[in-house]
Amino acid sequence: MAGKEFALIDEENITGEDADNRAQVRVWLRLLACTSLIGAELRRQFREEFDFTMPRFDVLAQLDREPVGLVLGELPKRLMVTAGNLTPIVDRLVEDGLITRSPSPLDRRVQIVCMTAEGRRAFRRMAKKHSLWLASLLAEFPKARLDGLVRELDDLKNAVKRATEEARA
Amino acid sequence: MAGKEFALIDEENITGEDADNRAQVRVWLRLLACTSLIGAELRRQFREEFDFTMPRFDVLAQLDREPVGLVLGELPKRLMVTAGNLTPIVDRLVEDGLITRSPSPLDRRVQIVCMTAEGRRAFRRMAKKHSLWLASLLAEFPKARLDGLVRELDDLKNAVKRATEEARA
DNA sequence: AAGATATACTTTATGCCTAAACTAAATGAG
DNA sequence: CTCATTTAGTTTAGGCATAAAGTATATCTT
Repeated sequence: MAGKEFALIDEENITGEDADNRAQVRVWLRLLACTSLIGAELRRQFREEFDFTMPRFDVLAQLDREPVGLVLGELPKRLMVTAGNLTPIVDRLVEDGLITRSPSPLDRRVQIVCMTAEGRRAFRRMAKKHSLWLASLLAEFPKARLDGLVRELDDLKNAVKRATEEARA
Repeated sequence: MAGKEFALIDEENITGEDADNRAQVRVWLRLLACTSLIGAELRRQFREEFDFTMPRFDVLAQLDREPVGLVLGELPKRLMVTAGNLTPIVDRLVEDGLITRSPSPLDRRVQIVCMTAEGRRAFRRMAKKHSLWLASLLAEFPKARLDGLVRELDDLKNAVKRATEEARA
């Protein structure tokens, strides 16, 4: 994805890798293909309809329904990006009047970010479209299999999480 | 994902979107989470072990097993990125001696890219590790369900492709 | 109280990615 | 043949992403 920074390996090339791990490589390539396709379409829609980007939308999504705002440091964790990356994104959302950033009175290192009324309006308008776009993109996939796929992906996610945590320990 | 440029919306926020499309949004969020997790780990490994990036690896993967090389214009299509993006990546791979880029004698607009012997060696070394890393990341996911997941993702990919092609028509 | 360590965040350097504008070469129509 | 169009690729401007280094504030240790 921006950034994407992901691309696809041709199926043929699997033979160039360890034959025993074909299934795992295939899962990865399919994940990448699906995410790229859907992500490209969502990004295009966001840009054309709202002149907005997905990372900015993601920040608003975190702030929506946090009536008192959020400690800035929560955002990198929830969005799985580095803190340095968020600085300019938050800067621009503040400039655009969609969120506020104020220092905590308790700890001058800490900043609290909070959506403005305008930000909330903008987010809700975009979120509605966001789910419609997704519904339309996935319309040809059988609805009956959606929940099953969610479960499989949940299990996959947890398996990967466990594997990475083990590796670090 | 290039970068990626993808982040995650909290589950809670689905209520802020159209309730009818929850399942589709959930699939998207899970796809994003899985791709981000795996991608981050692969990127880290590529950097630490080989001082290499995934986009560079992906280009080599396309060129591996194309003994006579590839028309440059094929790469953007296969890797699902824009042509402009590839120019500097190909430039650097040429500089590093991993691939060559030569003009076609038939059409002076066309360039042919081809892996060097050194590039082939480098790719095979990295590809082996790449599949091992993936196998280890997915090790805790039941092997018996891998093929089923591949099929689901294939169907999903094709469904999304059809939806986007229809939308353009 | 003073110095070491930890935390919150920003800055810098580098690379990926896109869209849109641009260059050069080939093709097609009259 | 000439001009318009198409095609292959590069360039530009701008945003996203990372890792690593830096700044400021808080906390902990003694």
